[in-house]
Amino acid sequence: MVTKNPTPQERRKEQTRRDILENARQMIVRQGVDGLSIRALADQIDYTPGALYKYFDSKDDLIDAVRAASFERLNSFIAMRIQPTNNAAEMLLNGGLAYIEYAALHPQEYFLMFNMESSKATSGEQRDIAMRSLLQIVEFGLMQGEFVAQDDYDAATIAYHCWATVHGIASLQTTILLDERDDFLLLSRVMLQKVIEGFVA
Amino acid sequence: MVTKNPTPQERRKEQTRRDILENARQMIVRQGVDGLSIRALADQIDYTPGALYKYFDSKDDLIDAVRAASFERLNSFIAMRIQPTNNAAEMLLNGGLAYIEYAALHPQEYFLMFNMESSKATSGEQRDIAMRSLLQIVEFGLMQGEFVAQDDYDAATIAYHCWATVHGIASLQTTILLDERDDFLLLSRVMLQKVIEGFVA
DNA sequence: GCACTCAGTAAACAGTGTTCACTACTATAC
DNA sequence: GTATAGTAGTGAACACTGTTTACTGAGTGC
Repeated sequence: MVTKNPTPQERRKEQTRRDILENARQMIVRQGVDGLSIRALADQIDYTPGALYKYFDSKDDLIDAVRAASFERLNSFIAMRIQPTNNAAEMLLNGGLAYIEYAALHPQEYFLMFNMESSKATSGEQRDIAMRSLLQIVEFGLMQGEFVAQDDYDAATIAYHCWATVHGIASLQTTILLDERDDFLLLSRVMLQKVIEGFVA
Repeated sequence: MVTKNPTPQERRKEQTRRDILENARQMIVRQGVDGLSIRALADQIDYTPGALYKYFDSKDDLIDAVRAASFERLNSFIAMRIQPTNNAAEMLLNGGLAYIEYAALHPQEYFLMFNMESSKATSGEQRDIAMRSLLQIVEFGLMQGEFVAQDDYDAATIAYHCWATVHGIASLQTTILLDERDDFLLLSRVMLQKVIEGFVA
């Protein structure tokens, strides 16, 4: 990451880029990805549609940038909820619940992150960060004997299982089961605890 | 369901409706939901764009119909894989794996079923069918003592947990982790078995 | 003070879903 | 067998979309 000190105009340009990005994000939050319109966005920030193409190559490029930003927000939201303790199970539980909560709080952003076109590698970096820190916790739990693995249920599989569980809960909740049960956070806790029970020593 | 015997022209109309629907489905399968174009679709079946509006109120209406059809396919695919036996655990495992496999085989259809706009109640019926039969298996397992419930982990929660697990696996696989591991079906089996272990007596 | 860079514009282009007046054919009623 | 009503399908228009391109005008470096 080599960033030489930027000139004022470079900083101004970076600022309006952020401005565009943030407004795009808010538009997606309010109306969904399909509700994002280049023309409406340009209008909102007092620009001409064509001007945006000086900052982003295309609409997809802009969406990718919003997606990456959302991934970062999700990751830091989770990181905030995980206070590093000696209890790996507690960290997994809190992190997982944070994941589910974030999805419930920002369904449109969550949907944006996990749809088919998101494999464009833009968000791949952030995804790897999430996966790595998850794996780290699991391996920490194994190392200190808090968790126990089996030959076909190793650290990687355990981590994957945790992610699949919270992702499944969050995804079902934000798509086809919207607000069907009001106790869904308690419910999620029970299910996640059950999964964790499956590999505590 | 009151359907009086249809006249020939009614049957003809129903036939072209099915024709439109099937071509729309194939177009979605090949190019995704966003790749579905009314004009391209009309072109493909030698109609004028406007003609389709005699069969579907709008593009969204058409998409809803495709979604409902896909849900039906998924449900019958799973039903085929579940031979009714006395072993509820086996039924859950086979059904869950069928779910995951279907998603892997038809990622675009799967994505269509589980995106934000799908709560339009069109697919609600099919969803309820799936949930009911899942719940039935769990209750069957409980009744014959094969499974055991706890006060905060009752039949409904167990069913929900199973669905969330397979959905999470399928969703992760078809979105951000496409083909990252080739042994993902075996992996899925291990994870699902772990979940089931959590409530067998 | 001059030349140059470049952010931003206006207008056009090709595409989209949707509507509507209209045509042509088909099924029914007399 | 002919007139009538209904309707499947057309073609052109409308209001939108994302994107490109020639151009303008203000700010920077020399």
